Amino acid sequence: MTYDPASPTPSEAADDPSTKTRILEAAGPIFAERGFARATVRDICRAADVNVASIKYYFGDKQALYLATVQRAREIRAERYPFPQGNQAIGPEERLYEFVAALLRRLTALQTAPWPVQLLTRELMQPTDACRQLVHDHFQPMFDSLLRIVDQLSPAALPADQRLKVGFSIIGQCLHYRFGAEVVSLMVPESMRKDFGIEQIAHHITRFTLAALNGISGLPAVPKTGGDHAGLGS
Amino acid sequence: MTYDPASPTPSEAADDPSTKTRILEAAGPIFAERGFARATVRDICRAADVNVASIKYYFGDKQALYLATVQRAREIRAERYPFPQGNQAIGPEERLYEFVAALLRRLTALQTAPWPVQLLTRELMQPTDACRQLVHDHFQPMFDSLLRIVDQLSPAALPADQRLKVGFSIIGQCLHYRFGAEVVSLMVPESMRKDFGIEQIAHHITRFTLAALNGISGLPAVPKTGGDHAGLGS
DNA sequence: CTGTCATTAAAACGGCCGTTTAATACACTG
DNA sequence: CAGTGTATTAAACGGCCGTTTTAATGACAG
Repeated sequence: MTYDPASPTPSEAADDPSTKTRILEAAGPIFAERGFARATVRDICRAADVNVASIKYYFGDKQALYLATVQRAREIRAERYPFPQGNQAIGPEERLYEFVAALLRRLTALQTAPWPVQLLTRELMQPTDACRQLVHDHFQPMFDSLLRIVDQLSPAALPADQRLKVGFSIIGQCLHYRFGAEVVSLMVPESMRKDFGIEQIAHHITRFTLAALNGISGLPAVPKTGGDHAGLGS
Repeated sequence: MTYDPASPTPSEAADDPSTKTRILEAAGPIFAERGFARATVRDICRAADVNVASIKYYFGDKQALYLATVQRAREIRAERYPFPQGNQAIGPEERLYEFVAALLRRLTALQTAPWPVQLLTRELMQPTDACRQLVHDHFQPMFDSLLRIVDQLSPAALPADQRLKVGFSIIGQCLHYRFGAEVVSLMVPESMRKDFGIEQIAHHITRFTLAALNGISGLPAVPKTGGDHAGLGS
């Protein structure tokens, strides 16, 4: 209502912990851990050691603070991992393995990961409002680099749609170990837990994918039949 | 505090819409759509056309009502799909295709699906408290039937851990089209949308998996190399 | 000093939440 | 009829939320 102090920011990212940057740094982990709805401004302000009114003063409201936090997470990630171009000196098989292992590492380390990863991943799964484009900009380059690896691994050039589907098949295998983690841990018996380290899983996914890529072009079509007797639930 | 009316249930699942069953039926879709935290007892009671105090009277509190709702979802699913044993008359390739297609159908239809599927799937991804065992009991038979299909498709018997990993690879590919749906739709260009129907996706996953199973036993190990230059975010 | 003006602080506002109370309506029994 | 236990209701309770008001603080220019 009065003068709008949401944008002035005398020292944007100064080296001294100004109130605004303290709020931003405290909001990151809290939003990342609990999501937008379950994170409270009181908790954020307590962590930042500022008054609750400061959020209105500097950002307007909780939603605007969240957008600023996501934006800051994006910047931090961008400068830390400028370009995941992939090592051109090694073969595509090893590049695929490295890609899979790196993705698995980041996915399984999310609980203890630095908050920007966590926050961006949360946005990735449940995009909120205008953040969708932001998330998309981050996921696309990573997916493109994966598709380039797939191109080099395919005996023959794949149709465009199949190329995408192969990429999704790889990503899907990796994601399942993160988002189906609860179920996976229930289904892997204790004695077999040692075989499900990140390296072993990455090894399996790589082999599985390489074998699929080698054989995918020469297989007969699978006939369609009706039926609905399998799926989720009993 | 007074006499405990949480369990008496004069007419448990009677044909007349008693208050308790009305609450249970109203709670199902609301919990399924919004989850436990964001669903409110006031909304449930408004939908059931009962007083808010009825929840305390019949179930004790919101948490107990939720447990009863999940339990009821389980019962409904169990009697509708008694045993997804799989058609033994057709070959394992077709059974795999049917399994994949059925799973995809249920996953992608979740938004408009009957509420029990939705609620159980929500529990599957984010198990709450004591429901874990419940979910596990539902997911396990479905996963076992998948593994039996895998057994019949494998040229040679797989090591136990690899057998599980293959199962997870298949499930993971399917799940990605549900839980990465936002990202998938952003990456598939408009002109290619027609190639991403459920049947086509199921066709791809089936072919991909069959090719992988055929080639997985004879491939050399993939060397491990360090490196972290690929993964989520840019 | 005096008067701005950006900043911080304490306290309250209004709203929604799950839960509880206290009173009522309604059967059915003796 | 009174008595008893069940079922239902309106209203309130206490708590946490995001937000807002109001006032105090402190730096700095004139």
